[in-house]
Formats: sequence, C-alpha cells, structure tokens
Amino acid sequence: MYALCDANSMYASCEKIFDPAIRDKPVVVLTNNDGCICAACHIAKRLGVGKKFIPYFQVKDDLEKAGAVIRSSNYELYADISQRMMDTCSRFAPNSHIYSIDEIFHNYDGWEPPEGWFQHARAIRRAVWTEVRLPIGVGVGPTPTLAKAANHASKRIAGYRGVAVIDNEQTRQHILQNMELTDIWGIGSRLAQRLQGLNIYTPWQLAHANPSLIRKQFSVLVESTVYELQGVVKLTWDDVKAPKKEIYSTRSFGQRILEKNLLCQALIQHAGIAAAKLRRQNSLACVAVIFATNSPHDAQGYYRKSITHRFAIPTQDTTVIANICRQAVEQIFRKGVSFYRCGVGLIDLCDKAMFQQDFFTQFTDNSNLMACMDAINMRYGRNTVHVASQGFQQKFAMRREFLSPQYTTRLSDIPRIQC
DNA sequence: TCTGGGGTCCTAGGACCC
DNA sequence: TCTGGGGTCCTAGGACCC
Repeated sequence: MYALCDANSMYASCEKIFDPAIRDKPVVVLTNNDGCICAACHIAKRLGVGKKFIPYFQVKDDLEKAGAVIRSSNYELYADISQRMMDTCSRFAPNSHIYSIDEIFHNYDGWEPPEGWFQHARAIRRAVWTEVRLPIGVGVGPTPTLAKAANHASKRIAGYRGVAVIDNEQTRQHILQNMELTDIWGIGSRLAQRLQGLNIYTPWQLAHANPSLIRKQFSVLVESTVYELQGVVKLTWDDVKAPKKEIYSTRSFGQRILEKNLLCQALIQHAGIAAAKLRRQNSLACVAVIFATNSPHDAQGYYRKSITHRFAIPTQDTTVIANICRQAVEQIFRKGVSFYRCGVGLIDLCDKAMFQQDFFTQFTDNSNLMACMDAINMRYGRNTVHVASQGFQQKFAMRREFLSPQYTTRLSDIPRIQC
C-alpha cells in the first residue's frame, strides 16, 4: 500500500500558525514578485477569491472587498515548516519520498499497520497537527495514483474529513465517481478534453477504458494511469523516487534589468542554485542552457535568447557553470531590451557514480570546495557562501511587499509572548 | 504607474552532417 | 536534373504539476 500526506493550502496554513489574528480570516498567498495567487485558505476559497495562479492585480479589488489578508511567499518559513511536517510524517512508514514542499509519499511494501489503515492514517494526521499545527490530508491506496486520489477525496469529498483509504471496491468506485478527470494525477485539462471526446468523463470511466486503446490514442503514461486507477501498480517506487533528468533555476526580476553586468550576476546566481540541486542528487550535467527573456506582455515584442553549452567533461561545479554564464551573457544581452526573467538549466544528466573519467584530460577538481560550500549553506542558510561574481547587492531581488516574519529561522523574528 | 510563478518532461521541426 | 535516408543536436513550445 501507498500513502500520500499533503498539507491543506500549505502556504496559507503556514501563515496562520504564528499569527492567531488571521486564523479566522480569508488568507491568500502570492507567488514570487507578488505576481499571482498561489495559495488560499479554505475561507478565501469559499468566498471565491482564491483562484490559483490568477494575476494579483486583476483580483486586487475583489480581495479587498472580501477582507482578505494578503501575504507574499515566505519561503524561509514554508521550507522550515515543511521539514517539520516531513520529519513527523516519515516516522510512520518504512519508506518515504518527499515529492514536493507539501507532499510526502509513503511506501509500506508488504507491511500492514496492526491498528488498520484508517487508524494509521488518522494517527499521522493527528501527529502533524499536534506537533506542527499544520492541517494535512492523508490518502491511502494500493497504487501511488490511487493514494493521490484518496488524498484528494480526504479533503474534497464530503464525509472523509482528512483521511481516505481505498482498500475495497466500493470506496474506489465512490471516490473515482466523485472526482473530475483533471483531479487525477497526470491528467490535465488538454488530456481531459480529448478523453471526453471518447465519452470518458469521470475517473471511474477512465479506470474502465481499454488500456491498449488508450496507449494508441494517447501515450504509455496515460495507459499506466488507467492501470493504476484499476489498482495495478505501474509506478514503481523507483519511478517515484527517480532522479531528475533536468534541473532548472529561473526567476523573474523584481525590477526589469537593462544592464549586462546585472543580468550576468543573476545568471550566475541561478548557476549556483541549479548546481547545488545537481550535487544533492549526485548527478553531473553534460549540457547547460542559459537564457533570458523580456516579458511576453511587453509592448516591444517578445525577446528570448538561449545558449546551449555542451561541457567537454560533465560537471557539477558551480564555478565551471558560472564561467559559461559569463560567456553566454555576451550573446544573450541586447541593449534596449528590458529583461524580465532569466535562468540556467542543467540537462542531459548522468549519475556521478557511473561516470568514467578520461585518463588523458586534465581538469581541476573542485569537489571538495563544492562540498564545503554545500555544507556551510546547509548549516547557515542558502547563499551564506557563493561565488563572488553573482554580486552582493541584490538589485534584482524579488518584490515581497506583504512578507510575514521569518518566525522560525531568524532570531530577531522569533515570536514574543507578552504577559 | 505598473503589475502576469517556477519546475520537469517530452516532442516536433529545423539545421547540419555523412 | 531531381530526388532520395538517417542520425544528432539545438530550439521552441506544449503539457502537466505544485
């Protein structure tokens, strides 16, 4: 059996933990640069002002009318709360995999809790609430896709109240009949539209579709989804935990960038973030993609330029990738373009342990330096040490107008209780 | 006044080579 | 004269997820 634990409106719930004054109010959290809505608590959703990824300025008036509390993304806080949630959840299963900042998969693989699945799931939910004050939903099922579906049910289908277990036919039918196609993991709006063309309107109907026909009309992935909905495991634990094949770090700027050296600094910063992620999964990159664009909404037209660089020797060294950024910016930068977004992608990844070193090529090995940098940044926070060429003044730092304190990660922000 | 997230995977199509 | 194959690499964009 598999379980999926998923926080309820993670970011909005994190904001409420340390701020009792907003617990009964509609709370909405914005993305980077306060661009879009990315999370809304259930009160905001009920008032109809929590639509995900809608630009903030378009709904600003509605939010004000609803009396909503607006918050900028406070990643320092969310990352810390996330870690507490994961620590608590992972105590309950022999194998876990953190799937995103607010989701963790459990793999029980032959083991069954003596108290039964429902009680077990309830215990996880209760522990996270008691220890972290974060509301979560727990879904249990015989496949990862059904565990995801059960998790959806635990929050959205009446009667489940945070815990749903698919361990019999009636429950599987009831849950799959009461969900939308797009609620299923791997089915987005386009696939749902095409499925409806084949008279498949609900996940229950999808579970009864002919797998080979689905494979022919769509892809192996959709075929796997059909099997998974039937209860046949197609996503193995290795699939769920597979290392990434590409790693990107990209961001839009708080202010448009018009200078080449600032663009270069931003790119090098992304090189550092992407390379650190790469080292964390113990991979090497054969290719780097370095790009920058203006805003697609820009009146002067869309400008996008990307440079692909193939490394002579696969690397995970920040300084090597930073050097490529320095060269690439000469080709990417164009005078007069107001740059809005840039990033670095590392693709064509291979496992470091499998890499064969070339006997004849000489190269400097910075792996000790990188390991030291990672260790310091892990201990004292990201960006404590970095390559100097990414700059020290963040002129392109993102806008975070409605930022809450870093309650748990900064000494000066620790909550005080006055007696 | 102006404002529009970030990440991963996959594929189509063009350029280029043999 | 015109047409023909197959591979690799790069680029752009679509689809999906949170």
